[in-house]
Amino acid sequence: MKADALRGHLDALILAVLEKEPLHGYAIIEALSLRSGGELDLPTGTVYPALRRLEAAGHLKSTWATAGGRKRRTYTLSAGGRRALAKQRAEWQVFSSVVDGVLGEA
Amino acid sequence: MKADALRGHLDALILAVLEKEPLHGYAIIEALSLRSGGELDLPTGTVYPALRRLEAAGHLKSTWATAGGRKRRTYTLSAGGRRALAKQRAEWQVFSSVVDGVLGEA
DNA sequence: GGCTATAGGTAGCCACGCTATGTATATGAC
DNA sequence: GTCATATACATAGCGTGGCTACCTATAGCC
Repeated sequence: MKADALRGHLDALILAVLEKEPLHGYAIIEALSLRSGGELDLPTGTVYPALRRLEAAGHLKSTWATAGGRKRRTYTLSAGGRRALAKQRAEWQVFSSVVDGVLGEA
Repeated sequence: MKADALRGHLDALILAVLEKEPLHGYAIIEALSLRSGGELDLPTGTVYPALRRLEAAGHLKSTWATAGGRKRRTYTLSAGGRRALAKQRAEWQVFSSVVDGVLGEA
């Protein structure tokens, strides 16, 4: 998969995996890999800054915890985050059907 | 639609509209608008540089023509361009099903 | 000691879509 | 006759965000 295919779509993916349950950064990377059948193997340099951005935008809240001697920052979806997720899901629908439509006319 | 949702997908769209027939730049913009139901209204500052890149990459060939006093640069899909299109269609399938998969688990 | 997995982070690169701006011709309204 | 609009091409420069590369630290196993 080309590198910047993800541009503008990563936020939606992160919000989506946090929809059911709060997760810490490392677990988010694993969840994305799992849910994508191994297709998504995102580097920490991609995900951590994205989480910071999403928190700064008010879509996520984070709290520190310690588990097994290791520190974890756990991210929780805020109300605004849920709204943003709904909006981005709708935008994805539009976008993907546009691309399908253009590519599909063989 | 968010600005850089298109990142990494524009090339495939352009190659796709040139699959059936050669078109000049302005006509490509109109074809994309038409095929997307008006959803895509790309500025020339997006499309013309993209066409140059695609030509430089060997995916397109261009020839000048004059129609009604106006100069047109008409772009034709090369053999390499057809291969690139096929590849990018496949990549889009993977990408879109990955995103659908992650977003779809409500 | 050394390796892997787990867990967090930042600095800086760079590709590329977009804004803004410029050029030029044809057509029709007024 | 001039103004707006559509047609047609082009480039300079901005901004952004995913990526590479790097750093820190603990736990567990060999």
